[in-house]
Amino acid sequence: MLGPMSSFVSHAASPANPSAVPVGCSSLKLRQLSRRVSQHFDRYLAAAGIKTTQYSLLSTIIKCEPARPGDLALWLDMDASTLTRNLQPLVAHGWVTVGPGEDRRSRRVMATAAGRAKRAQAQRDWKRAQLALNERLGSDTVCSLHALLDGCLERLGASPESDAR
Amino acid sequence: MLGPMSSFVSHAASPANPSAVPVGCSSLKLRQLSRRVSQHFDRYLAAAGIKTTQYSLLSTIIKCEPARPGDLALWLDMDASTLTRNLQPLVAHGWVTVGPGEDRRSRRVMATAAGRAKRAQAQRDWKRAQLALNERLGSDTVCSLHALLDGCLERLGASPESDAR
DNA sequence: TTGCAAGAATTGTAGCTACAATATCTTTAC
DNA sequence: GTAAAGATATTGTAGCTACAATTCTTGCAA
Repeated sequence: MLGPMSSFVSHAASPANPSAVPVGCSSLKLRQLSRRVSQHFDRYLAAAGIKTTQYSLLSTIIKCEPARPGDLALWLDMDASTLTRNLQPLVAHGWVTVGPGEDRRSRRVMATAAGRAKRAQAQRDWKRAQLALNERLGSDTVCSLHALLDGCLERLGASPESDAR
Repeated sequence: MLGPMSSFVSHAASPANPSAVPVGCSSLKLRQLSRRVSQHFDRYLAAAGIKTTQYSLLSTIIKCEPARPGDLALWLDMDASTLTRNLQPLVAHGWVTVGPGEDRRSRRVMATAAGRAKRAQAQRDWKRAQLALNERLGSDTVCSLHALLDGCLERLGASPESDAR
């Protein structure tokens, strides 16, 4: 079907070529685009005085409160220690509170009124940023990207990665 | 074809549905997968005592040396100040040197023999990591992902993003 | 009941990232 | 020849990220 040598040569990546072999480093490409897109969103959100990462975390808290730090870390797919640290700017701004939980070893994270107001304000900027991105890349492209990212996240989330020998 | 309401409702993302509207935040999805995949590569590269970010930078230096910091930042698509800071661990490990350039305002970045050896060692771990990722996600998926990421990077690199009002 | 494993969060350490401001040097215009 | 404009890199500041080790708490088992 593809000729006698097709299984010995590397192909450039293409959705139409299912026997292709990936070229380049997935990690580098992802980091590069992630940096770029984060910058894009940060510039829009700067009007509201909040970072994109903080906006994501604040939104998750509002959607799930009251939540324990560990659950937030799980939902956002980040290390628990990272979450602890990322909460601190939100607390410093008065957007969330971290109080005692049921257990005395756990915590209870809640958004304040100011936090909900800030999130509502920032949501408008986020929307503008997402629409601008859709326009720059094409909505079809962004949809495909989302689908692919979601699929990869799901597949990677399955097992906790015990390999690496 | 899609029914009378099709242009008024939001569709879930799907490569087969070109009129879809993106759902969710591109920045969050990218950051999440980027974190995950960086972790994956870092675990493999830990055997060589080097981080994925450092491996990428070291590889670029070896490929382009002698290079100026500004050019490296451009090629890697990162802020110049970030590049300055990311060079420091490499210098501290003795993998690269930063000497005087042609101009007295510029610099000349070069890899040392130890740096080239470290890169060769790490390249084997990188390869294992990439193959493991291909296996977990499917080579087709990774190819599609690379193509999409490359396309987005190219489109975003076109204009220097002066909008955001 | 007491001692130990498991659960939950934080701290120590190290590195990545970017914007704004600054320092230094070069080129250009007058 | 000098001052303004441009080029190049770094520093100040702030925040994101994770691994390893630690602290504190709870539950279970001997």
